[in-house]
Amino acid sequence: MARLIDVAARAGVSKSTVSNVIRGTALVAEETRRKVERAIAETGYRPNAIARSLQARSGNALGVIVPDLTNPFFAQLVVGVERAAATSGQAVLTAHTECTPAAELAAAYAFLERRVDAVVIGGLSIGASLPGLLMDHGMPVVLAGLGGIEDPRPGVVDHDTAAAMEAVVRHLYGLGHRRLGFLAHGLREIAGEGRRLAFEAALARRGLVAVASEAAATALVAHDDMHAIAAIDRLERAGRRVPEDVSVTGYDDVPLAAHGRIRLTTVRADGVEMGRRATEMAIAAARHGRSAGQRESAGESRRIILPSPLIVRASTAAPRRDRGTGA
Amino acid sequence: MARLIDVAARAGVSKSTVSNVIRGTALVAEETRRKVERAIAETGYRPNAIARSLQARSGNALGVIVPDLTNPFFAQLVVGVERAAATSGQAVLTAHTECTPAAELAAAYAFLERRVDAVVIGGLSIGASLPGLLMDHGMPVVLAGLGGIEDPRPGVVDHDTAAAMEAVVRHLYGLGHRRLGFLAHGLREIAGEGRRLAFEAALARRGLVAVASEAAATALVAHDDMHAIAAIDRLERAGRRVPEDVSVTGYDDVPLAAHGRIRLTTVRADGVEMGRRATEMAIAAARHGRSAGQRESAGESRRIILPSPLIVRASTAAPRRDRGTGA
DNA sequence: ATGAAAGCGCTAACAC
DNA sequence: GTGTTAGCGCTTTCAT
Repeated sequence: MARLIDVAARAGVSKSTVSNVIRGTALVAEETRRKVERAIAETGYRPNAIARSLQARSGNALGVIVPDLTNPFFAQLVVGVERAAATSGQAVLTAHTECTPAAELAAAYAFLERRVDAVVIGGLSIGASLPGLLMDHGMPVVLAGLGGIEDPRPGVVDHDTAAAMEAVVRHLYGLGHRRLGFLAHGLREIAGEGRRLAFEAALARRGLVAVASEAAATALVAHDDMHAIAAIDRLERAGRRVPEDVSVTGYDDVPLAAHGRIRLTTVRADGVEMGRRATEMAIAAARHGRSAGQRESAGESRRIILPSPLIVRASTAAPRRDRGTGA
Repeated sequence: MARLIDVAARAGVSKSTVSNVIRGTALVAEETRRKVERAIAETGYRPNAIARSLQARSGNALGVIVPDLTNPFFAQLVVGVERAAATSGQAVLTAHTECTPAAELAAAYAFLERRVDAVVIGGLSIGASLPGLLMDHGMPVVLAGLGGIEDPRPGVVDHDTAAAMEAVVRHLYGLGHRRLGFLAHGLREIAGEGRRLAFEAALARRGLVAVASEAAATALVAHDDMHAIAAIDRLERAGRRVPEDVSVTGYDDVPLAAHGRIRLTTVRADGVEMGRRATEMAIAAARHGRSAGQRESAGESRRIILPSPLIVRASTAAPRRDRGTGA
């Protein structure tokens, strides 16, 4: 592919002049500009972003980490990230890790080596070292929807998980459920863990404790919509009707949750918005060359809490009298 | 972040020596190696992939273009691409274009400028100039699941769309349907267009023509599963039962299609496999520095046709006698 | 076995 | 207005 110097030679000018017309900085005589533009068109020249990045000491890209692209919530998150990134000309490198520490490590090193400007983390294995590793190298990090993390350095965009789970439990409790179970994420993901804790706290406030066996529960609170939807299928294949025999709730409000054949009661989470906000925060942090969590004097906030309303649909109902109301 | 030269200084050796231990090429004395490794650990040094790329004249990355990441089929395609890319240490740049020519162009230029080694295209607007643009710049391109394209240069991984649609129509026709309609993609996407053509050809073979109005049809063939699933919802909200009043078919066999409450009759497409095969082809093409479509003397094939079996579930049934059997 | 030096394609000072 | 030059952080001959 043609280089700057090839264009310069063809136009009969120097590299700097070509560079100047390309970037629109500095004044260039009208005639010279025209010659250069013709040379560019004739050679099909495209600036080499790698050389630019080397010089700029910035990869001009963002990294995103998600556990599973196939889950619509994470797909939406990535869409939000891409839109926001495109706005500032950043490319986005995606890594989906399936919450395996090995993949997380590999992603961290890849991002570090490619000198991305910041990384947005949408999901992590429980106890992951990734954010610390990244931040120790001076990489700005923002956590999107992960629930509480002890480290104060990363930026955070999240829900009030405690409030959301309280609303779910209140709804179910109000319906008469007393035997509630939690559907854990197969991926052992950190957000799911936070939701489980919040769920159990809400239960404890009512003197209840989570039932361990799916069979014994009259209501199942799933970590996210995809698991809730899968649970409905599993339960119904086993002969238990939802919501007549068991109530099921989700989390995320993926588009499908509203489908007439699913009608899932769930907590709404706007993945696209979350991705967008997280990305804006990440870009701002990169621009100021420091951890996303550190507050800017101008007053940008380091933690954004998005609303997470409970959406009641038809996957929850009062328990059957013969089993649901007992202690 | 520490540079090669910092590590060298700290270890008291030259840049070349550090470079040699990092890449494992060339012999290095045991003691020297140890000193260097300590210096690397102490500085937290990570090689700058940008500088490497500049020198290697390769971005060491692949581009993927999808119309909509939120559609599980494309998400799976990307997953397949990422897995295959990770295997050879390539990063992947994702662009989802929503089939808008502007976004497609932007993605093409971004990929060109970042010097990706090849691009995998999972979806395109009808009449898009993107593949040509890329290939004119010498960029290897492979088309995944797009249906027929005239240009012989790109590599292709696809189904036999004609056979798949013939199977769908045969199934519906066998059930007694005579008034079949096609559910077009809102995105005006090229693959959907190919499926529509194949559908109409299968109809024509039976002396039938597609019915234009959704209301008049006894069977609706959707461009993909997500549209089929949305159609089921729409139809049922309008008071028409599926499959009792209308049959609906999809394409892709996304995980949800098998759900007990959906049970969609559809054509199976393995997105992950498609992404994997396309990526292997793209990488091979990049390695040989030419269009993915050009056959390698060793006999790598330039077109891979994956199986696309019809999966019959419960969204299709015989039409009601009072409307379905008329001509 | 190790080091010196050139160069990848660009940008940014600065000189003219 | 335009050209020259010195890097950006690596890899890669080629000496030693």
